[in-house]
Amino acid sequence: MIIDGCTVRVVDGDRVTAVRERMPSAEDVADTADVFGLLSDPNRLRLLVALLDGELCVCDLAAVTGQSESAVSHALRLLRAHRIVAARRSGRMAYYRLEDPHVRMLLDLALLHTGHTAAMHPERDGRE
Amino acid sequence: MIIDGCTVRVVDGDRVTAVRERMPSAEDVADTADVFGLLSDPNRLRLLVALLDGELCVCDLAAVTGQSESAVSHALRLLRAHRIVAARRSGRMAYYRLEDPHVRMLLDLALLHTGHTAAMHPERDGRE
DNA sequence: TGTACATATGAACAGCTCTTCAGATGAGAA
DNA sequence: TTCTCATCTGAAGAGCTGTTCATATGTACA
Repeated sequence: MIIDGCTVRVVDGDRVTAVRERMPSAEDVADTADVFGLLSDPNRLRLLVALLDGELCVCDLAAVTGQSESAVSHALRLLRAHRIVAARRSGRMAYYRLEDPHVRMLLDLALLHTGHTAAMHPERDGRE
Repeated sequence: MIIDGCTVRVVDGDRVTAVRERMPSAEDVADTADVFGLLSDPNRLRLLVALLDGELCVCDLAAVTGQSESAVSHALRLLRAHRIVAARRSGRMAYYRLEDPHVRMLLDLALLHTGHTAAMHPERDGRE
């Protein structure tokens, strides 16, 4: 089978062709992976979970999540750059809120299953 | 406000206390972050998307996702260790399938929104 | 048995990520 | 203006991650 000009070993050529056609574009895959990546850091994840109930200022986010205010600020900057979070300024305070409904859904779904799934317990090493 | 024995600056103490009580355990947060981390690599993500329709062998997965067979094998090992994926052996072939229904839901939800969300377009730099 | 083949693995290296520290910015108070 | 405070930022270093290359394992077939 020839893919991108290279000969490739394949078992079920029809399946491969069908799955390749259904595969999202490289850009969509990369964007989706980016979003998952933003949710893959425990400290960022805690920030977002804290914001599920409504806005909080930077220092309260630091208190809730047990991070330094600098670390929180860096994390929020990243989340803000991806429009997952938005800031409201009031004097010298900055109040952040969860801005992306799609990410909210992912968080809700993930938390719903927290601790209920075999995938959550990799300590039982998964070889067969 | 005193958290974990340290004095911490806080604005809305009641909110902070309430959110801290609702926060999942450190272990649950870490496990959830791990799952998101497994979905945060474009090549792993492509593998899982390919498996949404049913099982595929390693070489077909390599063809579908455009990776080397070695890279695919390494990725599958990781996913297998976390019980997100499972293998069926037939002779010298190994057929992998998506094993974790929770991850399947996350993938379905993420792909549903692919390209429809502001968070998916960080190129419009998100400062205010 | 020996050879070919499909997959799995280990080691090593490059690139990325997260944290910390020091200092900058900008708003309010005096 | 000057001081204080809340947040933001840049730089730098430690640690993690994903890839590649070489090799190992184990199955099938002659």
